[in-house]
Amino acid sequence: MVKQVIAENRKQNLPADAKNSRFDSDKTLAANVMDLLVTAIVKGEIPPGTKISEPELARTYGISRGPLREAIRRLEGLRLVELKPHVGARVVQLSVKELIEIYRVREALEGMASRLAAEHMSQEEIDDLRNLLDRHEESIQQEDGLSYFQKEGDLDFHYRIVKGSKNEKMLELLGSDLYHLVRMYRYQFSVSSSRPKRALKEHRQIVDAIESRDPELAEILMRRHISAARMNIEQKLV
Amino acid sequence: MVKQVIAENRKQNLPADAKNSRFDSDKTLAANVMDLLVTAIVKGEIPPGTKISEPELARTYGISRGPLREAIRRLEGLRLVELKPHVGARVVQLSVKELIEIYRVREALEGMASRLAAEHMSQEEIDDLRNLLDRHEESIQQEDGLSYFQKEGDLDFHYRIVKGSKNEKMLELLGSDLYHLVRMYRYQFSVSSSRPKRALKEHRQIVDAIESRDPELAEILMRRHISAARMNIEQKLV
DNA sequence: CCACCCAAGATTGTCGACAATCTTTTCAGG
DNA sequence: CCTGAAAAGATTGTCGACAATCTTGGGTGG
Repeated sequence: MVKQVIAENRKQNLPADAKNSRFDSDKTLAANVMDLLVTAIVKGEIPPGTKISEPELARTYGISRGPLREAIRRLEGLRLVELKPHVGARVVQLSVKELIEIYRVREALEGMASRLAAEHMSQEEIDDLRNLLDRHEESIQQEDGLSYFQKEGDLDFHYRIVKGSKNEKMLELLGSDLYHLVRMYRYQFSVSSSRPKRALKEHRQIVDAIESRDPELAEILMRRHISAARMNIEQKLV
Repeated sequence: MVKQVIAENRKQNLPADAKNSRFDSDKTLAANVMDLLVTAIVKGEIPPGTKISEPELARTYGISRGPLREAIRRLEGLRLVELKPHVGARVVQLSVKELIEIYRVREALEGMASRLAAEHMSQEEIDDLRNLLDRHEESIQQEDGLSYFQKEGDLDFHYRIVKGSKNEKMLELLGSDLYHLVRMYRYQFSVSSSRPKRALKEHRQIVDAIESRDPELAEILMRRHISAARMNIEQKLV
């Protein structure tokens, strides 16, 4: 039985003009608004540091403050907003320091994920992963695809590795706590080229290690890969 | 400026008989109830798998359903309850598989934390840590202290290492997502002796590595330490 | 002119009631 | 007796109103 309880976000193209747009029924209002808010925050439509006004948002989305407050409490769990009692919610402001901290966490977690993936990933998943990388290569050669690869495609790769680890807890932590923030950061600073060709090459090496069922190497390569990305950021932004 | 935004839980001794007990004012009702629920769930007073009835809990704590629902939404963020739309909340049921997954995550994260602690922990923190271990040794020699060491003292040690890493993100992830579950598990299965003397010795080795400012060794030792604990669990419970 | 205090306005926190959905019970038919 | 559907009951989801707290603006005194 396929029971994937991971909160994916398939979103329609109705980001800001949500005045009259109706919600997905059979989902709760709070859940709908939460999804809208997540993408709005991640894409920067609600800029970092913004105060979240309950009455205003309630009007905007055409709902009452009850479900909205529940949505905000969940956003707090995702670390997308910070909540102060009797004051209100504020969209988190990513500092470079925090971003670097996140990359340390990713280095540790995804290194382990890569190790586990080398043990547990199915051959089919590995083949799919190779296909994904081929598509990334195409994207990179076209100029316009570069932005996609930077913003979302790269995380696709990492997400699949984590999924391949077959460790649900890891998927929860990375998927719901960290990747949102990483995406948010990329939209903010539009951290263009972290040398896409180089990254792609490293991705291929990682897949090779996984296919060779070499957990040790897979972990080392992933850690180097993320560590390089971190140092790239440190160099550029500090 | 000391700005610790981590949710600690200092709780009074009024766990179950909360009928008339008044809450800490200057904190929001939802926050108070959330704290009560966290400890109640972690300590097993609300057993795993229990359906959380909003009307019942609202009566129990003498509040309305609004703040209660917000508290429950936060508990979901802590992975202490699972929420199904239109059905309700249920206290999570820890499987051995999940517990082992958590230990994999801890191995990765705390390994990194230990590495960073070797770089950033102050000498004063290291001294305090040694004092803590001395007290643990006393606890172990007395028979009755053993349970404390098992249940909370061990996590004290790990918590301090993570704090010593000076990585807030790591502290958030481990402190608010994972440690609650680990504690919950320990109360449930009362996983008595994982060889406390052995564990203490390993703790001392880790502190030695940190004091020697040897990040590489600190990480390896911590990973071994947690890995050994995981294997101990696998051996006993599978 | 500045600092401080106080009132007015706005926002967050809490409540009780109603609507929508799920669960349980009842009962008819096979 | 078992199966299935429909009604009754209970629970979750949503709303609008009121209370408590914070913020803003104005005024007073130094």
